[in-house]
Amino acid sequence: MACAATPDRERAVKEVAQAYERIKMQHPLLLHHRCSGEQQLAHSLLGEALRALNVALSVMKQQQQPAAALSAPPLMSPGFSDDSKATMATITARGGKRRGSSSSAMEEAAGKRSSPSSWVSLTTVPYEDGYEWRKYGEKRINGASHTRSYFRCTYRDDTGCQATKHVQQQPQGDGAICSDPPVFQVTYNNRHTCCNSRSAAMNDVKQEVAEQAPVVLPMPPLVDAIAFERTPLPCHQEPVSSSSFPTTTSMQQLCGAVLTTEHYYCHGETAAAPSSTTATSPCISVDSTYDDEYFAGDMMMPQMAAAEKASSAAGDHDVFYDLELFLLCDSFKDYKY
DNA sequence: TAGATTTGACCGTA
DNA sequence: TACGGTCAAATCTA
Repeated sequence: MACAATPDRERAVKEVAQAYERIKMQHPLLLHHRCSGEQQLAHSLLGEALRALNVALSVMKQQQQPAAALSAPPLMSPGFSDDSKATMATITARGGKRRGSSSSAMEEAAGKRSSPSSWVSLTTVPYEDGYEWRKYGEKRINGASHTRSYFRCTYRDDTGCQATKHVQQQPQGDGAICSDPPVFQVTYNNRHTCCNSRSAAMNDVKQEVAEQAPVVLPMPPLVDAIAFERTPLPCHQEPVSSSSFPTTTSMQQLCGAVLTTEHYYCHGETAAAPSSTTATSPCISVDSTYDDEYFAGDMMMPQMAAAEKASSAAGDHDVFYDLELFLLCDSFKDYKY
């Protein structure tokens, strides 16, 4: 994929890369020490990372991406196996739904912006995305070895939320190891308008990122280097798939863990609404988040603070580690290296 | 008993 | 007409 290098894009990439490098250099400190000074340093570093990501993603968002980029095959780090590449890939998709016409018509009638109404994600944790879903159907799909499950927002009847998703387990490749977690393709349709998830804000952010065109970041080895340095990892409150990570872990496993860990954050405590949105509801307004600050530090930090509070109440849950993982993994996994 | 899940039937689209 | 998506009655479960 040829990516036109505009000054804004270069600046964005540089911002992300610098913060990323600094976190990487300091992460042993973040992981293994807990004195107050170091916590302050961790706060500072993470705050800087958030600010950089805010700038970078805001710039990326503002840039109109050529449609061709969306259909281009993902470019991955040579450090990943084919399976890992496939597992890590989160791709966006536009249209292509038979019944999409009705939902598209509803979106247009509602005056929504021209963002895609469906997008696809590959994950090992298809049921842990922070939203509450009700299963309404299951179908055997031609050519698929597993059935496809259909979900809609639990609050559809209450709020009219039109969000749906279907989950399709991917066939295991020939080289798959028995212990490899199954990979699911999750196809989301329509944005949540219910605001009933306490992690709706974070998911909106992830959703926005997923809807961005692929961006080429300049440091292919970093992500998998960090992923593999991180073993063994500290225990987590949330039953991700086990209480500790496997000795040899993949980026996708980390990403899956982060998703679930974030779930713990947001449900452990109600995060305050960012100042840029309504102050009376924990719901982050989709439109204000989208129109104002794209990935705002002041949106993340209240959740971080809430998570820290939850952590001290629940035990030695490592907030910094989890947030750092979120930054390094979840915020980057949607990009093409 | 209410809410969630299952499952066969139905419907719209290509 | 085949296929995928949704409906809704039956069933399950906490």
